[in-house]
Amino acid sequence: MRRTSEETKSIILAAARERFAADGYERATIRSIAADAKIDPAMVMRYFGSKEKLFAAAAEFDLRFDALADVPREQLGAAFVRHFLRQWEAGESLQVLLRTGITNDGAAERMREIFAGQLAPKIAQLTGDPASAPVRAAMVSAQMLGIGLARYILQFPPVVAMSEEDLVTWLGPTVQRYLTEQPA
Amino acid sequence: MRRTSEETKSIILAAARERFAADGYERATIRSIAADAKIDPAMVMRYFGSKEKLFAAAAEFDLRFDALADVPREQLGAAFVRHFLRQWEAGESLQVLLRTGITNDGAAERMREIFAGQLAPKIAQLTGDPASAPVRAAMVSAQMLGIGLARYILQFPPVVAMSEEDLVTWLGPTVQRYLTEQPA
DNA sequence: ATCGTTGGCCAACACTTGTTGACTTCGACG
DNA sequence: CGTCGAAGTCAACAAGTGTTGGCCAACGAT
Repeated sequence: MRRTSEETKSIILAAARERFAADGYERATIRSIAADAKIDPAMVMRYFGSKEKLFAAAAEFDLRFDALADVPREQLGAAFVRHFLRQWEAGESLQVLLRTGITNDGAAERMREIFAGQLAPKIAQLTGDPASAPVRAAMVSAQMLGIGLARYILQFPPVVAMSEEDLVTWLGPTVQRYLTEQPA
Repeated sequence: MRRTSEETKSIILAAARERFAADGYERATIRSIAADAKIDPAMVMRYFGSKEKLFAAAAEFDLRFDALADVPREQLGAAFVRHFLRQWEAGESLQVLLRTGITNDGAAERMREIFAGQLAPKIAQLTGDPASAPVRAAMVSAQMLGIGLARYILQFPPVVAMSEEDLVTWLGPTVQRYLTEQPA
């Protein structure tokens, strides 16, 4: 049971992400995270300093929009929806952010950074209209967060039952419109 | 400082709603609620039995769709958006539900009841298509919860800055489509 | 073999939480 | 008046929280 500090650090981080995603910030206790990682709670403090800092490390996140490089303009909506759905399912990171962002101010701030700082520039670049990009980014965020909320957190039965393709069919045109059309 | 029990009960309930809306379930402590209501924490227990029961009482909620009686079919989207926005702003109830529904299973269940039990039947009635109503209700819920999240909880600056009319312009067509159009 | 470094564990701290029971005060009714 | 029930207060509880410091035990270098 001797490991390098980097190893245990990443074990703790994995356990933390899971707990934060499942329980939210307050209910995910250092003790429960440590128990999951089969490690003493004091280790968590040693390696991360405080619960707040552990959380900050666990909530690191990149939306990875580089994957959306050369999509034809009229298919952007569907592509965005698919991309987001996969991000939701890939790791717990988005769920961590949503579960905690609701009660933890730090997480809410992080969320704003991500969606304003990563999504808006990407939209500006893809559409060539920097002026309206922040609003478009916010609308797309709201729609995709709403779906994530309904599907992964609140688990509305009809949304849970839908396939990825169903969701793309329903949401694609909406996102397409938020991205490219000009509302009054 | 002598009151009837009904009076104090409703004072407590008001304070509880505010705290739950602002802090979520775990961070809203009985002691802080009691302090806001300027009464002893023991009173809260006397009148509501437990924190869980106090919360159940505070999360009572009715979406009041009866207000949407005679709207022409092609204006339903805009009407729904306006209605939801006003519900968000009218009382803290929706914010209580959203803030707590993310960490508290009871609140999540309540949320499912409300959106499946109140919204879906209304849509079935308005559109005359009971078969697709649950899915349509879920899509509308996801969109409106997403906007509530972005505007009132996470406070995305562009969403906060928009007026009610701006939001209706952006969201109206989306909701209209979720309500009445037939996706592949 | 010894030493210093490093990963790991234990026990305790100060504090906060929900919850309880006994006690005091008030007001109405006989 | 006195009394009885209801409204309000107080202090304490058991459990759980983040956090700390000291102590062990394993390893690598000397």
